[in-house]
Amino acid sequence: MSEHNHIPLHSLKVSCSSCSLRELCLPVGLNREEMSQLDTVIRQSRRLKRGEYLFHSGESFKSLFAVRTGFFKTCVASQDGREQVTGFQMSGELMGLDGISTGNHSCDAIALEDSEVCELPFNRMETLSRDIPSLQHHFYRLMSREIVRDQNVMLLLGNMKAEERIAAFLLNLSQRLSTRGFAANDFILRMSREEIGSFLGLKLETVSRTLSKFQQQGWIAVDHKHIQLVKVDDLKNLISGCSHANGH
Amino acid sequence: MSEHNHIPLHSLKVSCSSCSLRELCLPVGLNREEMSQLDTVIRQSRRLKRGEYLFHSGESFKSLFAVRTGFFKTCVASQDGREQVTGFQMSGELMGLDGISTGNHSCDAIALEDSEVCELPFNRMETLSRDIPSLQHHFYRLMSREIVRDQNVMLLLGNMKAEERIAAFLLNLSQRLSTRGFAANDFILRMSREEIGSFLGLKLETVSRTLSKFQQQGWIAVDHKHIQLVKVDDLKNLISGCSHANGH
DNA sequence: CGGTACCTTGAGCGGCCTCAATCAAGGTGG
DNA sequence: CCACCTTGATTGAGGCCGCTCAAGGTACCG
Repeated sequence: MSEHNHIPLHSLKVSCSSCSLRELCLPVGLNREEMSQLDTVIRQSRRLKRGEYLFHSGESFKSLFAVRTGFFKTCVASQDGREQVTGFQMSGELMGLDGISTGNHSCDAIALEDSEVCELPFNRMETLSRDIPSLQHHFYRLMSREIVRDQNVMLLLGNMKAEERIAAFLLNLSQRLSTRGFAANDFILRMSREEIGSFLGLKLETVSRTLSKFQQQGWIAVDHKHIQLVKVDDLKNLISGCSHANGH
Repeated sequence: MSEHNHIPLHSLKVSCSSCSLRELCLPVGLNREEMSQLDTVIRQSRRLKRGEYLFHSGESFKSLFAVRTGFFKTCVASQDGREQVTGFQMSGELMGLDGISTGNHSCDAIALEDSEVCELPFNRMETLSRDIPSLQHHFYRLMSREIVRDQNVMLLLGNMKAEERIAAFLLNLSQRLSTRGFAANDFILRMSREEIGSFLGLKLETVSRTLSKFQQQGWIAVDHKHIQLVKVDDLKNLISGCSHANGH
């Protein structure tokens, strides 16, 4: 019966202290006792199927969510229906920070593959962070990091050309995957061309064309969602230097 | 001598409890005693001349700053020198939240007119927020609001056409000015066309042309930096509805 | 008065979008 | 097993929006 719920709850109690993501996630800098206090607050983890919503925009905000396994996108919509993907989240990354502001989520969070998240009831986190200064500090840092990340996306959307955006996107993914122990130059895209385009402010055809172009130049290998980075330095040159500066 | 310092310090001690901005700024929801605790933490206010930097990107982060009077822009730069204005701040708005993340400011903050700010030493704010739950909560909300704001800018930069961006920009300014008691439909731009363009992901010529276009249509009146909104509904239609929906 | 910063307007070009056709992969039912 | 549909990706052709380059114009200021 519990296996057939629409929103199945994982029966195993999760534990930060034993989680392989603790270096990437919330518990950074906590000692053992503080960690076990944190454990008492974390709710059971929740499993989601591909395509399932973790939360909807407008929904009442109760909890933050940390990705344990899987892959998510978050997106905002304007009044007239236009949609913008605001980010892609992988293991150890937090979702829902936008909801604190008004008490309602301001974006949708959708699983791009079968995933598992930890639920962090916010008011309990808030109380706990008063007793654990390093947790409070880490929380402030997390939110600040999100602001910095958003500012960099603004820079990308405001200044960069299509090729530069795609290069920056691939390199960003590569970097995040490698800090999680995955291959930096050989990975599977979890999102569609349209979702990449929505995130980067491009149409899906432009994304497709640009990937093809990179492949023709021998910089990457594309096989549907399977991407291999062949000449990372050339990709980096595209975004950090002017085009006339040739690699090394 | 103090008047001729490069970074002059205003000699008057500021006080949140007597500040006309207290409904817009940090003290929201504090009782009298909490407010006086906050007062002890706020440093002397600092005056800046037009064009002066409040902080530079890369500088060590010590304090947040709240605008008392005047007008600021914040901007980030990419490695190859491209610059993106990430926001304009007016009275009661906070700057520096991005610095918490790494301990260094990640953007520049520059006064667009002679201005005055309150300095909020962050580690003292952090300590104080442990004793005043409503202050802690308000801090979380402020940071979250910044995240939501950035997401909306991302939506603008990723989805909107030039006319829509300009309309959204004017309406946003109008709204913020009116909550501060200024006229909503008659104001002076504090920033140049180029700065508007940088914020909106457009070139200054496009900004200028679009403003002229709006004027020709009788939606606004433009006299250099003096802007009057004549047909607010038409501007709103431009962004929220499809163009065929005419406002009654 | 000359100098400078800023704004406006025009002409032409180019990058990305739009529209559309084709193709591959996966699911379903006969 | 194949016919059929759906979904997503690729590729082409053409058009438009915003950029680039350029030439004034205007306000401010030493």
